[in-house]
Amino acid sequence: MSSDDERPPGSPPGARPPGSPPGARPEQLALIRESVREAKVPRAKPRTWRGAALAPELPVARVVVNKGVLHLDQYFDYAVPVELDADAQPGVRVRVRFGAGAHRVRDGRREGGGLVDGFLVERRASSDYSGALAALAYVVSPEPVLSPETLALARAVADRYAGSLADVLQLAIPPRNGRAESRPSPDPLPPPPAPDPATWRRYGRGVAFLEALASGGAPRAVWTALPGPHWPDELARAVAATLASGRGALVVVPDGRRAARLDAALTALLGEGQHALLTADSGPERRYRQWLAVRRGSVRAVIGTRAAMFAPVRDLGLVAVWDDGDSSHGDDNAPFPHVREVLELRATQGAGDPAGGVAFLLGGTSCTVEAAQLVESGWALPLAADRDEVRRAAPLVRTVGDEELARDEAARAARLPSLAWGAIRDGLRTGPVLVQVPRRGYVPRLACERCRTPARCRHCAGPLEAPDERELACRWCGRGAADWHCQECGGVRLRARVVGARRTAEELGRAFPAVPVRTSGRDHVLDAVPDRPAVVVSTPGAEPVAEGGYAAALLLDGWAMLNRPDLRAGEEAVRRWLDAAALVRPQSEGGTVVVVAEPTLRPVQALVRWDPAGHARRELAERAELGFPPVSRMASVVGPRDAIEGFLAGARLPSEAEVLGPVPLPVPPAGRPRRPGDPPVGEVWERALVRVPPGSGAALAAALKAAQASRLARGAGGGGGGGGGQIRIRIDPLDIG
DNA sequence: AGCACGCCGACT
DNA sequence: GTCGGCGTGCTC
Repeated sequence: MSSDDERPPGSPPGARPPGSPPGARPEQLALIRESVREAKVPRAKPRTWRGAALAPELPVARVVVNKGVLHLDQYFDYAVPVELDADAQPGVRVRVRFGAGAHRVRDGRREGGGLVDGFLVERRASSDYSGALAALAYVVSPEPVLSPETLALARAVADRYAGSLADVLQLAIPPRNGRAESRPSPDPLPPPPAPDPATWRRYGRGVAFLEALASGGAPRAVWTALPGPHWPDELARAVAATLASGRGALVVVPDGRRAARLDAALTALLGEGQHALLTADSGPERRYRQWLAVRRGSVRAVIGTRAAMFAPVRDLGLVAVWDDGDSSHGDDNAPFPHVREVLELRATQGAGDPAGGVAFLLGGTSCTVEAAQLVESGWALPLAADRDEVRRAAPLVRTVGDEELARDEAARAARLPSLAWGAIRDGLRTGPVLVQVPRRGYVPRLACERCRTPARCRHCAGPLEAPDERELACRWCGRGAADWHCQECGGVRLRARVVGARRTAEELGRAFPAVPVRTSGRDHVLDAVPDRPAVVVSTPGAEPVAEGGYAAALLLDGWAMLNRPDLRAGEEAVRRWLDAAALVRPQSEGGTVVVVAEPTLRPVQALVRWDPAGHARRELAERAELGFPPVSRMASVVGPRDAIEGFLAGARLPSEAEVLGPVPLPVPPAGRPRRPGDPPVGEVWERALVRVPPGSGAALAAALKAAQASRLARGAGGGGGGGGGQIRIRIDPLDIG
């Protein structure tokens, strides 16, 4: 878990009396009555259980109430009526009356407050609550959906992200579906034999890693996958090895496409029935049925997308994440846990388990800075192939830099350098050619075409932009800048806006009329293309797989990828490029990649040398030096300026904490649909960043959570978007510039 | 966040 | 004497 050595305590909030031994004590009812009588404001009103008998043993149910509000992040005790005794077991869903109005009386029963969902966490002999207990309203279903392991994990995730337990449980446990619950799950299959390592032999420690999994060990590895089509099969073999040890396995991938490829690989290796596929696009009932099969132990292996990171796999032996740099691994619901971090927690929590522990595998074609840190800190070992294997598997990468571009007549005329034309032409003789074009809107600051000095407003030095292609204007003061010229070199041309995939496809279609041109992008993503000559224009992340590999790939507008004002611009460019280049045939089969970007830049070199881990290591060193995440930990505090300042003034931050800002956030453009998290129309929100050195992450999260809780308790506005000085906290914000 | 309780002023 | 304003505090 990054460099944060301290762990969240994993203990529930709220009162935790010394564990009373289970079993009935004859005086327990009397004790409860006693505590009622001794309550600070004794009331003569009828008690909940008036007329109704309580469960004879363990008559108190500890419940986590499904309200995400922070100052309610504690357990509540309820009385268990005898008729619910059998069903009211730990882990079941319950409904309880909850709310300040719970004191009205009707028919001798206490009413009021709304019925609220919750989970029964524990049955106890007595409560340490001094008031009268309300009774459980009912048990929603006897299915125990919240296991002790999931509870401990959710607790740790809530602490890590300064969120509430209920919020995390909402992510971890899918909504109930009665029909799915009433169907029995199939009997589990016997474990498969340990698989052959196959292409894992290409990696130095690959065979040893699989053997460790198969023999019940808990190795941790950061795996830099070789380019090519083998990764789904390799992941499947890691899963099979874990199953062979009699344990379960969990793999989280970024999207449904990759889940489907892994699904196919696992089915090919183990047949049907050994694994479940948990993705959003299988529909709620089917998904819940799969989830239940996992929970009930019918299926021991799970592959899925983000929400599957919490899957309640029995006897978990391996957690794995593929392509952890993909942004869809970050949850977009509060408290925004990241798949990599949650799986780290699962591996770490499993470590204390006498059953042997949980192995961890982080794999990708590229390498994130966080992954490099796991290796650097010694938490995980690198799992990589040597240079010879890399050279055997990778395509040839060539660059076209600015100077070359400037000298190039063809580039002047048609936007594409001669080298690129040549690569496409040659490639099309033997197979499909991939052309990667940054998404429109993926636009960096405008800059002088000749010397690349950023274009700034003459009046206020704000950045210039050209929202509708022609009208050049300042983004800060709004003044037009039609007469712009570069202050440095006198140039009068700006770098063109990124040309979208569609227009690129049209141009290429005209240039190569004999071959089909296909596009893959946000609205329609192609899954695969046949092994025939074709030009395939794609935006990053939407590249179809080519059956026999692409003959060539062309990576356009590298400057746009690299100039984004984002801490991760370099890392992200490397990832996008390598993901595309990994679909190209090896150099020995003629595979060629042309990237249009300055060859001296570090990310471009990482691509040319095919060295993502080295790039991530250097980035990590630089971030450490500059005090950037993930070496330091950061939290963002967003909201109206005075609310931020009030919040920070009241928060008891760790002494080493450093507050940056607040500075105004850009106002969401009027055109786009409003998203949750946008400020109310007309309101300007600001953002402060709080930074702490390595090792203080948990203290920072705890301090922010405590401050938020006391603010909410004092009634400072509402959760959603309501005004009233509400602020939003986010640990590890992704979009810091 | 709801929602009730409570302590103030204006009404029948 | 009673209704109802919303400020304050609690929710097992």
